[in-house]
Order: sequence, then C-alpha cells, then structure tokens
Amino acid sequence: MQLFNSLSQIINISTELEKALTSFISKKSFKKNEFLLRADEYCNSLYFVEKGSLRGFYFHEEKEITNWFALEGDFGTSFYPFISKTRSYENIQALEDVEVSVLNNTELKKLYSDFPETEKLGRIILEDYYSKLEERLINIQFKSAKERYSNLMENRPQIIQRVPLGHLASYLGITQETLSRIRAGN
Amino acid sequence: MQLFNSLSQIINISTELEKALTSFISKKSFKKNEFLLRADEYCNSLYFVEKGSLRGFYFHEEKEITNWFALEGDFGTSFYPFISKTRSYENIQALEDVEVSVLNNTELKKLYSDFPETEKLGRIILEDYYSKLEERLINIQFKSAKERYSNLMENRPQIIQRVPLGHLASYLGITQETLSRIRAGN
DNA sequence: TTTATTTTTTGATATAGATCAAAAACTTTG
DNA sequence: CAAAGTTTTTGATCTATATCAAAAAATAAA
Repeated sequence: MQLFNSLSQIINISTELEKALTSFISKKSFKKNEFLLRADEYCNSLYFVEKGSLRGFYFHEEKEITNWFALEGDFGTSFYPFISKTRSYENIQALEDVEVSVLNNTELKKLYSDFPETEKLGRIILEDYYSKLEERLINIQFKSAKERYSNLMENRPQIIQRVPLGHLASYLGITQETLSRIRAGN
Repeated sequence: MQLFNSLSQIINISTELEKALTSFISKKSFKKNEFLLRADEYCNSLYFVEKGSLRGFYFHEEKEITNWFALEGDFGTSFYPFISKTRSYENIQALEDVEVSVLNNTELKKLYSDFPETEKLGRIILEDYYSKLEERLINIQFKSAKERYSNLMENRPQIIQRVPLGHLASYLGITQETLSRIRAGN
C-alpha cells in the first residue's frame, strides 16, 4: 500500500497507529469514467491514488471545468466540502481504471483524537490544497496559456500523457482549439 | 468593541470566555498608508477592523496586486502564513486611519484549548477565507472585467467609495485604464 | 473490417483588455 | 494660493484567446 510509504514520509508511524490505519483504510476500485463522487452529494472521503488517475471537476455554464488531477501517490478529495461538511459542487471521476485507498472524515477525526501526531497530516493536506488553489489563481491571472502549458510540461508531464486533451484544456483555463494551437507551436 | 458583537453572532460567549477574550485582545491604531505587516515577516496576528479599512497585497513582477480589503466588521490577516507559520508574501496596509482589535495565534490556540467552542470561530474564518479565494478564482476566470466591477458595486459598494481606484483595479485584476473605461460606460 | 462517433487540429474572424502616451482632474506641499 | 506631484481619464493601437466552422485523426461499436 503506497499510502503507508507516503504517510511515513510525513509522520512517524508507531505500531499502534499502523494497526489503526489498517483498520480504518479501505480499498476501492473504479472503472475508467466512473464517478467516485457526484455534485450535490456530501464528500466524506479522502482518496489516495494507488494506481490510475482521478480528476475533480464542476460545471460552469454548461462547460466542464477541471479543478485538479490526482495520479499515483496523490491525495484527492473535494476539499472544501470535505472540511466544511457541505454538499459538493464538484464531481470526482476516474480517468482510467483506478485503485484508491479511502479514509473518511469520521475516521480521520478519530485518528486526530487517538494519535495527535496525525494532525500534521491534516495540516499538510490543508496547506497543500490551499497552495494549489493559490497557484491556480496566479496561473490564470498572470500567465499566458502557453506559459501554463509549458509549466505543466515541466512539472507534471505524466498528466499530459494520460489525460484527454479536452480535460487538460479545461484545467488550464483555455479552449481545446487554443490548446491544439499551443501544442502545434503556432 | 464591535468584535464582541460579531463574535456573539458566531458563538455563545460565557462570562469566562468574555474575560479571557478581554485579556487576550489588544487594540491598535495605524495611520493611513501605514503597514501592519510587511512581506517576509511572520504573520502572527488576526485583525478585526473596528474603524477604517485595510488591504492585503503583494508584488507580482513589480506590480502591486491587492488580494483583499477589510472594512469595519471584517477580519483580516495574511491567511496562509498565519495558519502555516511561514513568512508572509503579503503586506497588510491601512488605507485610512484605522483601529483594529488584535488576536495573535498563540492566544487563539489557547482559546481553542480552554474554550473548545471557539474552534468554531477558527473554522468559520477558514471557510470564509477559502470561499473568498475560490470566488476570486471564479471571477478572474469566468467573468468579464465589467461584470466583476458590477458585482462589487452590488455587494460591497463602500469599497468603491473609500478605496483608491488603482488598488481597486488591481483587486479586480484589470488595469486602471480599463477600470476608468468601465466606470465611464465606454 | 467497415461504419459511426468522438477527439483533436486547422482556418477564419471578432473582441476584451493590455499597452503606451498624453491630457485632465485631484491632492499635497511650500 | 500657486506649484508640484499623484491619480484618473481618454485616445490610439496591438494581441492573446474565444468563437464558429470544417477537416483530419483517433477510437469505439457493429
């Protein structure tokens, strides 16, 4: 379970904590294009991608807007609803056949209570998610479409290889036509 | 102290809690254009505006970008650094002569410990800040400059009356020239 | 393997906003 | 009150991206 490897880079995992994690965490599989979460449902789960890829997206004026991708080794959830316990505006969808480890927020709370060192996990997830949102805003506001694509090529090339270009374009905040032109070097 | 009025709409304030708050909270005044925080400092304080106005801003490629304004009754801080205890990239500046109530994060932690009901305060601040960041992203990405100005006119007209137009333009993500054209109806 | 559907690319055109410059209006300083 | 400095507005021009349409390429279904 790759999740343990990731966690042990964040916090020290005692034997007791490992037992608790093992009992709390479940494994789930989804087929390509299946939904893990649909908008308007409550988002109670934090997903860790063991294999495959996910995206979070919502509709804006009848267009699909992709907010995030998660590949192997990444956490994914509809973050704000997860924290605030409100209905999600986002959908979460498998882009490929996917295996995820799942932790729900009741169990996460219990982990925080029983193992205070796991609060660091929560804080790191919060900070990571928050800084990604800020980065997204900065990219949309200050970088050209071409720059955004170049940055993604440098930082997360696997996404470009594994994700349909329509989803990629919506994540970058541009149309498919514009993305094609950038890729063609025009 | 208007802060108590605001707080008592969020949580029930016991006598003990009121005493603790009174001893923790300090009052500060700043002159117009004075800085409450400069970039690269640690941001340990949560400000509540009793009178006047504040803005949070940072520099991007030698331009000032305003992130937020706070008027009477609003909280203001450089949020992410406040939570993550890292150096701030933002400055906080008084736009007018200002009086603020100040709570620092050590005291806030103590409040959370001694009065668990105050965790709700922290959660509400977090949610408020987060949803404002998402709203900002949505505005920048999907709304025209004119729509952004119109929304602000409807939702927070006092800002337009009290804030220099240069700061307003940078908050809206447009140039001063464009803001002038919108205001002129061209 | 062929046909149908979907995804991606290319062509042509329109536009919101940036940029640069200068003028006008307002505020600060002496 | 006048001069200097700053803020705001207006004019002219340019450009990145959207939009609409159609063609090409790739994938899915029969």
